[in-house]
Amino acid sequence: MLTIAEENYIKKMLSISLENGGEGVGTNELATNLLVKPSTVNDMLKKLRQKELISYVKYGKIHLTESGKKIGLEILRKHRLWETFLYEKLDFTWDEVHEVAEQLEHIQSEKLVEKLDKFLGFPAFDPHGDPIPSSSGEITLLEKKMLSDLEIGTSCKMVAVKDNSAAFLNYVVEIGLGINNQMQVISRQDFDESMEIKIKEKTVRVSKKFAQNIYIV
Amino acid sequence: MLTIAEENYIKKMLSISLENGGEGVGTNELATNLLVKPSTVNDMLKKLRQKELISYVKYGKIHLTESGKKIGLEILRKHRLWETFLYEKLDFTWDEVHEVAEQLEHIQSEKLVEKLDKFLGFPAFDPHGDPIPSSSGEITLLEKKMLSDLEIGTSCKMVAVKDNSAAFLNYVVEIGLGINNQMQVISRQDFDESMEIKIKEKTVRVSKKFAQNIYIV
DNA sequence: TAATAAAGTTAGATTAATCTAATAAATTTA
DNA sequence: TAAATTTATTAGATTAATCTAACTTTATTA
Repeated sequence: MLTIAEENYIKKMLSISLENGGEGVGTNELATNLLVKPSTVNDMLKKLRQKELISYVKYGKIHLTESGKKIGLEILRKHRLWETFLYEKLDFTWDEVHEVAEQLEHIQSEKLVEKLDKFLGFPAFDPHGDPIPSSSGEITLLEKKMLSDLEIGTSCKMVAVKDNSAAFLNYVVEIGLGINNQMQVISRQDFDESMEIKIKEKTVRVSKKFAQNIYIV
Repeated sequence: MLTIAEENYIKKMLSISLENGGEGVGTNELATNLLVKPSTVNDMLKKLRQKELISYVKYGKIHLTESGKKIGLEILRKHRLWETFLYEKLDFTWDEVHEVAEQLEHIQSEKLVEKLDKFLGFPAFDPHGDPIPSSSGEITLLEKKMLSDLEIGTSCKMVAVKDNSAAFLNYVVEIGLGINNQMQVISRQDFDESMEIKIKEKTVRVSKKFAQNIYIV
């Protein structure tokens, strides 16, 4: 059985590798993401390699092994199921679910996860639009098109957000956007790559940074 | 904020003092209950006294302070609400809920507790018949009459169990007993104080030890 | 009440997770 | 390609929670 710290390292490595397409993770990168020092990461990496959850050579990139990936997906599954529970059943808002799910994802009980999944009606996506891995560790990797990449005039549907921070999510809500909302790209400024988008007859201007955190289809 | 270990010590002290009527707790007693060594308890006691959650003098009995008691009741509240959730909503059995609730009780989120309480319809008792403390820390102390103390011929209703272990709870179910079941004391043997009880027209013999773990009214 | 037993405390060690500071390797860039 | 920068590693400390072994105090009992 893994400690909570170990689980958090595995989970972070998985989410980084889901982002970067499996090209391996770096010590400093992990340290920045986990808000610890590189030396701390280094110690932990030795332990995780010992347990055969990751593989790497000195000064090289880190990769999850098959069993490491499996464990990571289990944690991700729990995280997203709990987020769904908090949102659907307990009326948490979009921006509140992440923080609590960060704790709940470490509860150890296979039965709990399966019963929760059933209770929620076997959801495929969490409140942020992210796919929930199956109990066997399968995950639907959605094609990640970002709002920022879209041509002027194109219509699209928001399917997920990249950033899960309350600050970003509240901003999304304030602008009038939500999962599955339709929108249309009206214009883009060359100067700062900000763009105007039309949501339900209302036109708003968003920054490049904003648009890079909205996944669309 | 307390660590999980600190919370577990506080919780155990509370449950012991709810049992013994507030006469104070001993180092060895705590050690036995928490499955650690007395020296470990000793270290922790110093830390908890430092934080003004308990009070005691060297070689003396330990008492929870007001704030210690408040924290203990919050943990107990969370434990019992989660047990109720697992039993009522996720169809866990009687004997399965305790272990998982031991983990869930440490999740830190006031909002979660209050929303869970509401979701469950503000239950007053958990699946074992134990009262759930209110958000302000009030708890209905039920008069604890044990089945073992009952006169021959008396009828009663089972309201709670003392032991929450799966071993005991499964035994209770096997015998045909459950919360709110009526029963009647038929006879008692002087030799070993075992007794015969009638539950729904079926008469069964139970040991003294068994009868001491059934609370009735 | 003196001896014995039980309960509680202290000292010194260990493991996990973290840090700072120093050093080494790899990569970038001038 | 040599210097500078970034990235990774190591060594040595710290804190929390635990242990064993030795010791002290309190309680029991013969």
